Amino acid sequence: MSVTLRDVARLANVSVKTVSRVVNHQGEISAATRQRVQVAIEQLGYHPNILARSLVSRRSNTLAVVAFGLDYYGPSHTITGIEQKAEELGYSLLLSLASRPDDPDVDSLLAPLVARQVDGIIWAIPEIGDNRAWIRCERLEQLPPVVFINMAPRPGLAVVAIDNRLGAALATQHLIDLGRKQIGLITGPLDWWEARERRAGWQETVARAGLPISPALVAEGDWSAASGERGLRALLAGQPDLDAVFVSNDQMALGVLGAAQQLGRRIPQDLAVAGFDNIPESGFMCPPLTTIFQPLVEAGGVAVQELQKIIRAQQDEAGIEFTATWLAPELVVRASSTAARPAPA
Amino acid sequence: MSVTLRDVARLANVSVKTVSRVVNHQGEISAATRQRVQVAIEQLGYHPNILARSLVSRRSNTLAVVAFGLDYYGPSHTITGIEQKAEELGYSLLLSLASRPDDPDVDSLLAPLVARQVDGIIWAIPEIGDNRAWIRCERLEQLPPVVFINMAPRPGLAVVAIDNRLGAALATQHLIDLGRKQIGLITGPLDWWEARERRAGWQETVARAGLPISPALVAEGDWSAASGERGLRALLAGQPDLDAVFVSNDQMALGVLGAAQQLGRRIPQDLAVAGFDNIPESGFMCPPLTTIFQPLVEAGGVAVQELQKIIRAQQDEAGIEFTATWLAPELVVRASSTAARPAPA
DNA sequence: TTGTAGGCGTTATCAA
DNA sequence: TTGATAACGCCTACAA
Repeated sequence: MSVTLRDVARLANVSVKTVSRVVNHQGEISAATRQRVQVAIEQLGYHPNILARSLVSRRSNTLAVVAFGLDYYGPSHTITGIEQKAEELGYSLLLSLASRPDDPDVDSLLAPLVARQVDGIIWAIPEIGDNRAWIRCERLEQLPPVVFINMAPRPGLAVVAIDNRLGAALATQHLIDLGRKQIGLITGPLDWWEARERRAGWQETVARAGLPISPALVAEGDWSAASGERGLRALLAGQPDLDAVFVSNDQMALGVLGAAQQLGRRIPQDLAVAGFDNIPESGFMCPPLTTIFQPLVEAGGVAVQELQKIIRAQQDEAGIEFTATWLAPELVVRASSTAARPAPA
Repeated sequence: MSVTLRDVARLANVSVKTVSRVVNHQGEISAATRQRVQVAIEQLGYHPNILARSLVSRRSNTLAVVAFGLDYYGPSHTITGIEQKAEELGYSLLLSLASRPDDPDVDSLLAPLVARQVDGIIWAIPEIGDNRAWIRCERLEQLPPVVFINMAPRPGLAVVAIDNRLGAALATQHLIDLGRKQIGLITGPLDWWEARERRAGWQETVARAGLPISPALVAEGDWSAASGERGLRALLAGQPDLDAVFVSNDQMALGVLGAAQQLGRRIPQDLAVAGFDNIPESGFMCPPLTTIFQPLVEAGGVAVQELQKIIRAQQDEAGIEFTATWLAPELVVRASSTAARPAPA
């Protein structure tokens, strides 16, 4: 069925090893021999069997990514970045999705990856509750190198994270700079690390400006537009003089815009709104949404690069340095915090 | 470093093959022996090396998915469905993303997958222009079984597709049932098969209702919200009495809603709008968008099932039947085609 | 510059 | 019920 090195060798009348050398561009080969071999390869349609190669070389040139919620904006962009960089660096990518993020069955997620001898793993499940409890030294030692995306940095772990706190601070400071005094917050689910970070960025910034902070200024959402709607209603019920709100993602912000319209609050005149994510829809909401751009694709790429570093260091028996890499988000200003709503023509 | 069958065999004082039998639950083994072996496995922390297994068994238990635009709504949902079903059936999933959809370098996309001995491939790159030209019998014979997602069915190919034409017809008929007479269309890029199918569904339905069809009723977009905005402006310029428009995806529909507001057309009173996709945002646009739900996750799952069928048939040397599977989308009615805009409180 | 021998970790064939 | 031995396809010594 499949063509092997041996077949090529036989046809080219050389040894198996010679063909191997030609295929892998290693060692010195006479032009004539190389020519013969290459003709034979062409003729037979030979393709190396990577499985066999991996078995003996003990490297699969394969990375694995373990993620959750590929159907959401963040994960799909991160994984796009991971795939691009992996491909660029010559790795194949094994994709594994957890069915639940809060308490994934870590062992049955990891076992197939380890059994397939992946060279490294990117853990891209959001940090929720204590779903990081499985991370212990003894456990990690039994695994290939792991890089974690979007979790709280820990010594001894390689982490790549968006600076959510900074992003929230940028958005909040922008609202403050507009002269707003009662700055509300709609959070994500607070068992999510990212949601807590965004809250912290809001809180620090509001406090630094000497503006009030009270429970009535905070509502917890679940990332969905519906929860954003509910959140704004709750905030306005408890704090009728609210004049700005930082919403922890764009989907919830969309719900906020809808609720504001239903409640007769003009945006941005009565209420300035800033979101988080910069989803493609955000520029076309009514009004267009001020928000925070996250370099998610870049984060995925950086994670792969870090992973490769560790893999190489391990091969060279060099000392491995586990670092936390922070990536900075950026403010995108649109009409929901600045201009009046465009007048009907 | 790694624990092998041989290590276990030595410790349990049995042969390698016996351990293999225990691991794979095959053959008859005495309870005592099995016990001894299992203890040894536990003790050493043995895990089978799937690469080695695949090498000899000539099956990798791995599927590959080749896709484009994972950062968009459709692909990310389809792949979610593929991954779920693959995991359910015991396959690992290799993810490969094309950097461009129109003229992907098919060979360099496929080569690594074939070299990794994947058992099957799911081709999920949208059909654009003649980017299906590579599909020839001789080519396919050199590949493991392939299932194609969202392309025009062809004899001899396994295809799983959403019935885009039906979806467009559902939306268009809904607009007609509302009594609208001038039904416009904003298409996707017309070198996309899906875009043409949606146009065909609109056209057939409008024609069947005896309503007018003219070039002035059609504008071509590029799936983006910005192009939806431009599209509506163009339509209204050429057809001022337009009273309904079927927009070929929700992002463009979002642009249409914005443009309508700027142009002073009330939705749905002056202009009824229907989209396609049912993205999570669509229920929270102003007004909420009538649209078409596509069973994308299901499509991914069905593709994997079809692939498994073919793989099994091939192993059993049974006759392989290549079929086209159509999945039906559903109409989701919201305020953009029915109710008045909610009045400010 | 080229070839030979051995092994990577597993499964399959046959015989015991 | 169990075990020796030979593949699977490739690569790394070492030798020629």
